Amino acid sequence: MTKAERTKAQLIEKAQFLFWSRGYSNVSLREITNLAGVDVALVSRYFGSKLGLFEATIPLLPALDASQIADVEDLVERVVDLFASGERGGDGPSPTAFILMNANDPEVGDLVRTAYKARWQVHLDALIGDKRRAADFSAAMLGMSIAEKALHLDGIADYRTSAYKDQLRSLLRKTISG
Amino acid sequence: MTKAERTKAQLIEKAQFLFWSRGYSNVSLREITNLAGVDVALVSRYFGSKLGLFEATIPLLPALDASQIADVEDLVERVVDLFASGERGGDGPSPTAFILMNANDPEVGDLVRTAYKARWQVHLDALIGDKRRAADFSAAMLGMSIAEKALHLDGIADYRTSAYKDQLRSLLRKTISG
DNA sequence: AAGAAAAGTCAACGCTTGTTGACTAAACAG
DNA sequence: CTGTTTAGTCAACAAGCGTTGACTTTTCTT
Repeated sequence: MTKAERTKAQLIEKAQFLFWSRGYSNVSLREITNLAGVDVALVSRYFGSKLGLFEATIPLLPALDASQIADVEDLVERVVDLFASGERGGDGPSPTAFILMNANDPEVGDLVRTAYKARWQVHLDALIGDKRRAADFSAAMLGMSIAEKALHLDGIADYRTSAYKDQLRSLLRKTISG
Repeated sequence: MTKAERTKAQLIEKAQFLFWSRGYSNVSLREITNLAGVDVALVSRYFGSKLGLFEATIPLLPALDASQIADVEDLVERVVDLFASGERGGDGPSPTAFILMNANDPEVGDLVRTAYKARWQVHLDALIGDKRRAADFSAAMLGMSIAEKALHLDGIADYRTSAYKDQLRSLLRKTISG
């Protein structure tokens, strides 16, 4: 890995962290580059623009690996694990928080939606076998993530406790079974 | 109603529409005042600041009138009606979309959360009788609203069709009954 | 009609933003 | 060692932002 590649990687890493947790337009290039310890001008050089830097963070968005998921029960478990691992606190990669934080920015909205559909929704559609139920499943995921991240509700428990995992499982299953 | 009051009302109306549909930081004062047909300086005069204008839109946020709701079945119906009436398209007042669009802006996040808790969550807690289930209920509302508004999923149907109302009812009930 | 109060206008401010181009420093090749 | 490519620095830019204060116009009161 050359020096420039390492700098790019640093930039992407910090950009991902900030963009995904606070949103595209609420984060300035200077904040990212200061955190990464590099000069602002390098964004232009390596990524062309702020939007280019954002696009470079999209491949880090976790995808649903459909080949490893046999049925809807596996699917539910995979999502529960995702929530338990990194969802809380905003530090881990999270598809739902990513959507929430960036969908409002007109410049990036389409990028975000396209990425989510390709990485999640098409697989959900296939696994669940019904577009409407698959959409409900996404909605439930989104809602659970957002209720905590944006709303800070008292009742939202820690996703890592087994009691809450059960509740999450139950709710997700219900979106599928109708 | 004096002339100034009418101007204020115009300002609040346009500010509500833009803030609630695109978010606080994605809307400039000049865009609001142009739409309202008044001068930018009047925001300072009448509301002190941009944040003051935003605060003035909060009372328009619909509240859950607990006195008119006897049980959870009424609650579900009230929410379904809210979705059916104005949720789609972003034109109607919608507490959930309001949260989504503004929660990311640090300046307004607390304002939004406080307003939602006072106008919705406390009543949900009381009606449902369990903070965790009440939080799930909010999460489901939020998710449904956002899946359409932010994600533009194909499977999300029109909330005004009776088939989808049934689906919405069913999902909301399940967050309550566990 | 005259003066006062209210309402609205205008130009400018200080600041931050993304972006650019000319320049310097480092790494590498011959 | 020399020259060239690569990597990084620096200052400045044009544009947009929220905000301000001095000014003009309108409206109401006496």
